[in-house]
Amino acid sequence: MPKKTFFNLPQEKRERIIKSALNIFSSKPYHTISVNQLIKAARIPKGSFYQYFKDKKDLFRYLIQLIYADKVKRLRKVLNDSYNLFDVLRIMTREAIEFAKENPTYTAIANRLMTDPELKKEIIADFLPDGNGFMEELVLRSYESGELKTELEPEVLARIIMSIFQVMGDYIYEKSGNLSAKKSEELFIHVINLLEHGLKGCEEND
Amino acid sequence: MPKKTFFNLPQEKRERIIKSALNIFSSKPYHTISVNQLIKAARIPKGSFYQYFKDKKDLFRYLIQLIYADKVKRLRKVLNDSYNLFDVLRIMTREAIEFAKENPTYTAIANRLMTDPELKKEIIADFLPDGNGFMEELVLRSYESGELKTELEPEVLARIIMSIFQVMGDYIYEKSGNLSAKKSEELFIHVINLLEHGLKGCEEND
DNA sequence: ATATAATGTGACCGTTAGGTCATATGACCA
DNA sequence: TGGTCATATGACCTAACGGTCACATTATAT
Repeated sequence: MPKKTFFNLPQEKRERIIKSALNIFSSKPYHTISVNQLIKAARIPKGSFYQYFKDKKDLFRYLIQLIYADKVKRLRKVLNDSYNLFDVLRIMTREAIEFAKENPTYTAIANRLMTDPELKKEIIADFLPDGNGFMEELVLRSYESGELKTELEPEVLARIIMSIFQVMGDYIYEKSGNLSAKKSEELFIHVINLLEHGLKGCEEND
Repeated sequence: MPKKTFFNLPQEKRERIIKSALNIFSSKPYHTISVNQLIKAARIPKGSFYQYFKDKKDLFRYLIQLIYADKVKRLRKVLNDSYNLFDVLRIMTREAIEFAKENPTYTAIANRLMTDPELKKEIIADFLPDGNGFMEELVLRSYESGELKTELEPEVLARIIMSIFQVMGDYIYEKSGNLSAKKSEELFIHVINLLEHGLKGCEEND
């Protein structure tokens, strides 16, 4: 967590620091970013940086919290316990695409976090915004409701679903520009159908 | 590619360099490893390192080639064109688990490569050992044979399959010790069944 | 034995990093 | 007005980095 001197800063300065840090962290891998770059972009002296933050990770973790607070708030609004697993996935998809469109910088940073195993361990370990925990719970509920016919353990299935969503996100991100939100959502829907019914469809029983 | 002075080295020295580099690259993330660490571990002077390799990446790429040459050779032995997609996945699974058991260091390095997007781009871009290309071709053939009932584009499906295998690999790697090869293979088989028939199974048509 | 080319080597270079700290500045209170 | 305290600042520290290069050593050819 940033120190109280940071929160006492005049809004303009605080926002400048946050904004420039968001820009940088979204533009290249975490480990290639130095404190020197951050302070130069924020136009603050190095001494000040260390008055506000313990180190680079302290600042980064703060940004991640900002981002996930936003994401989770958004999801809470549209989700409730009555949905089944596949409905939830469909809703999450729609929200995620919308969120990515509205907050490309946030999305880029979240993406960098999720695709960097070491970083993920360090950052998510503490406050678990949506580590696999969330998905695991969802899957567990689905198992209990009896809608799933697989023998896979919930933890594994949760991981698989998370990684599929990750890969789909990457794909859409790469193609962005060429891919409309509508087309993106269609893509996800097909994937969710695949999860429901498999690649072979249901008429074949071998 | 390493320089010819490297290949002219007495076998003992060359193997010492390779072995120590394999150890280090398997033990921590690529970007945290410095040339200084590599030369210290290999017990060679810094000047020599630069006689043998252009830089760290040169050495790393060479190791990756060694690793994938092994992997591909192994796969070629058991695969032929008559198998369908799911059979191939099952065979690949068995081979991958065997390979991981026999070559844990190789596996750890390959894993680090595959989970580091920037590195992957840099290293795989050149010689494409098993970037998604291999899987994409496999999937394409499967589409043409008519065994798949999904509307997903082949590229997307290939990526999904790759990422699922990646995640399963991670999982097994984490649990290794607690998980026998037999149990691991079972896990994969369930996942492949999931791909074939979906999570809901086939009696339900909604 | 001597000349020539290939290889080995570690001191050395410039650069950058993360982090500190003595001092300067400015706000608030007596 | 003078004193106290939080904050601002950039020069400075040590450590490590990637990379080079003049020189030492060894192998090869004559």
